[in-house]
Amino acid sequence: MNDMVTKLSARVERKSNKRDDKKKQIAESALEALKVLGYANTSLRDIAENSGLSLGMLHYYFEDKSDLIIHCVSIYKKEFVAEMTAALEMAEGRDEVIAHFAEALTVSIVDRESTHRLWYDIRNQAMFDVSFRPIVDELEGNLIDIVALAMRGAGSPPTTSRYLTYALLDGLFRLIMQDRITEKEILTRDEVFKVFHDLLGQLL
Amino acid sequence: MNDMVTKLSARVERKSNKRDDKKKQIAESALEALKVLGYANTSLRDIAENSGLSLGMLHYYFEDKSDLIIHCVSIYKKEFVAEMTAALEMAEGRDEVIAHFAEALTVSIVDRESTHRLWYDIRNQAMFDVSFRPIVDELEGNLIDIVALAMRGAGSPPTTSRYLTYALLDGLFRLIMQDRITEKEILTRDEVFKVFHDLLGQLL
Amino acid sequence: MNDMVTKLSARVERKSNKRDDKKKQIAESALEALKVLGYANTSLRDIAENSGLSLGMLHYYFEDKSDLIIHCVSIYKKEFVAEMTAALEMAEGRDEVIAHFAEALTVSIVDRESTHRLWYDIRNQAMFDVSFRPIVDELEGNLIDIVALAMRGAGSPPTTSRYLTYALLDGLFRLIMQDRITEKEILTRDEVFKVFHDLLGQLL
Amino acid sequence: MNDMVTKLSARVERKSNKRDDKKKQIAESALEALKVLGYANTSLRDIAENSGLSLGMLHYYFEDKSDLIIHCVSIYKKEFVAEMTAALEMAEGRDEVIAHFAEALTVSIVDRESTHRLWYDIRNQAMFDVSFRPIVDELEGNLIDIVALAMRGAGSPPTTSRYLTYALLDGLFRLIMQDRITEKEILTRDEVFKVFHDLLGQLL
DNA sequence: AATGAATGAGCCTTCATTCAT
DNA sequence: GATGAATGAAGGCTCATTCAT
Repeated sequence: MNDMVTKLSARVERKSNKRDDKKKQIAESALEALKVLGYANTSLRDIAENSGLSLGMLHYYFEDKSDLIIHCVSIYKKEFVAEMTAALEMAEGRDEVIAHFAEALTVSIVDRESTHRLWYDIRNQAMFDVSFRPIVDELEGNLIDIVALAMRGAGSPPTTSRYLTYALLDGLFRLIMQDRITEKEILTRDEVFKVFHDLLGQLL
Repeated sequence: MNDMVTKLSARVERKSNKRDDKKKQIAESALEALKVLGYANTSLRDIAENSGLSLGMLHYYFEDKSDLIIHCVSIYKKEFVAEMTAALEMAEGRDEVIAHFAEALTVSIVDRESTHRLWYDIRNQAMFDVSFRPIVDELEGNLIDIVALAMRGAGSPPTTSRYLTYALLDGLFRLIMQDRITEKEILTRDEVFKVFHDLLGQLL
Repeated sequence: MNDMVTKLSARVERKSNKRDDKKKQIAESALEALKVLGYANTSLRDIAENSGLSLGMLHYYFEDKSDLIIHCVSIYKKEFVAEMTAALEMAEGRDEVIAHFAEALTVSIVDRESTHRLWYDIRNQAMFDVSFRPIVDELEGNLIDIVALAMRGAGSPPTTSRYLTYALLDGLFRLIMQDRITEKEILTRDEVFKVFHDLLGQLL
Repeated sequence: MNDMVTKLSARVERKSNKRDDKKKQIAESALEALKVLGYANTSLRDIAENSGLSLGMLHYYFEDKSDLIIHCVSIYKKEFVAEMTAALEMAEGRDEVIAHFAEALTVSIVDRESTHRLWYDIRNQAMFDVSFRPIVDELEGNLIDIVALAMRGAGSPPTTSRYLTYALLDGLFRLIMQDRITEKEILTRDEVFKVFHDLLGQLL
């Protein structure tokens, strides 16, 4: 009897895992469309068409549009967090930590500006739509953790606020992204690196 | 004859002024609804209902939804700019400039968080909808000018970048607003002042 | 007492005439806009703007949009009828009647294609909207009278049906106009004259 | 592998056919409403209600209102062309061609006056709205082809213009329809036949 | 007499969501 | 599991008409 229960719950779990895998796979496809079109300007039909998914499938696997978007953003941000963490963990000593972090931020903003735009779009939504707040809080918590990791790595004085440091870094990151998106005042790759490097030198 | 021309043009101007006044009045009403609901979640019907205006009137005075929103944001931001400018112009010497600026920012963020939320919402829209870019560029230019004014007043070294200073200040301002809106980690009025004051001390 | 009645009715009539004159004047202005834009595609606001009239005035003098349009078409068609009648009355003998009629039709279609388009547009409306039928009937009666006048002038045999003759002539006239409007297969002025001349030679 | 490709393309084709069938079915329903109300006076809501279709469905199958109307008119006119062609192809010799053609025109105008009214309505629209011109040109081309077919069948002299013949025939056809619609001067079925028969005798 | 501000019903269209297959 | 046909509420916008001045 116990055995059967075990088997059953194992099967349920397997099924659940399979379903989660599928959800992740769909979300990854959907992400491609979302990055380009943005949250408010993308209908589920757009996502389905641009991702080779069927409209029904999106609703079969996801509760509603919010649910899908949350999964998509979640995937994206986890990648970003992983990249930053990897860059920071490879660094030894304050100078290297600052250099690696600046480099990682630069690469990310230059290569994937429209992906970051989506993050800022969702974070903005969360200010009006409470259903986005849990995921935004969670992801923003991860981002602050990265800043804390960098601070530790760089030997920042314990008086430095991670909250403040994150806020400033984010302000700069966002503005650079915006200027790239709107093609207003595009810094070269080297200039972006320099401005991050200098700022991190002061902040950490 | 000259008299008639003068009278005529006077009447045209009066009419035009009257129309502009009405536009401003409508925009102010509309602003109330927009502040609460946000751009994407506010239909013209919502605005009409919440403002006691008829749907047709909105289109009688404004080309389309964009046009109305742009007027609304414009009004709001001009007020903000005027307040900051007034605060800065009344200050003498570095310490006063910093104190006044910090105070003005604090008052504004504490008293009108949802108005600022709308600004961030529109700025976000502009990343996807080019029709918002001119107004966002213009207003953001005004904000940078304020920062520059503060820098001059505080006697900042000429090497300091107004672009960077604005970015960092905006990052902090935005995060504080977000935390107030989402009721996550609300700093007291005094704490907000202190964090602005400290930051300005470093930046300017 | 009788005198007073006479005076009163005279004043009423004078007033009424004045009003009719004004109506005619407005309708003539409005016609200019209508010719270009067509019935269904023209709002009263369009007419007001393009004719230098105020929106309120249109409704002050005319019951509704139908009423205005009816007046406009009426004016136009009376001009057309007058032109054709003049041309026919100046002609003596069968050959001249045919030549003058063909010439008059040619001039009208070449110079004022968009005016005729409006007539066909209204006649078309009348098939669905009964309020246009009286005026269309009346005007079409005038057109048939012209055909009859030409037939008399040309000494057509009494067996010839004016109804049929009008139908055929109108079919050709309309097709030529259509091809001019749609820029499909534009006959030269001389070709238009020839085809009318030949047809009239057969029909009358 | 080849098999799979075949199967796949077969399925795609079947699906496409099914969609086309549905479009045709919807268009036929819509036609019923359009015939009665006319183009400008028929909203998509009217069509949906009168046809038992949902509003969304109309847009699911057709790009926009134009697209739907074009399908409707297209269907109708193809039927008309098919009928005329069938009548003409069954006829041998000049007299039979004329008799069959006159009969077919008579039947069509008497039984389906309101369908023809719609054709004239759309043709009229095309004078103002260029988006209707391609379909109107195409269908009018078909009508001229029918006239040409009749001319060949009747052994008309090669000097006779199909363009002119079409114009005259259309003029008469339209006027008869108009008089039936407006209930002004309704010819009996036999009189309609006679007038067509006589005219064709002269024209062909 | 004349104006144009104001109204609100109605139009076309979009879209998340449901459901039969 | 997967599909896409079908729904209908809601959105931006137009326009004839009314009415206060």
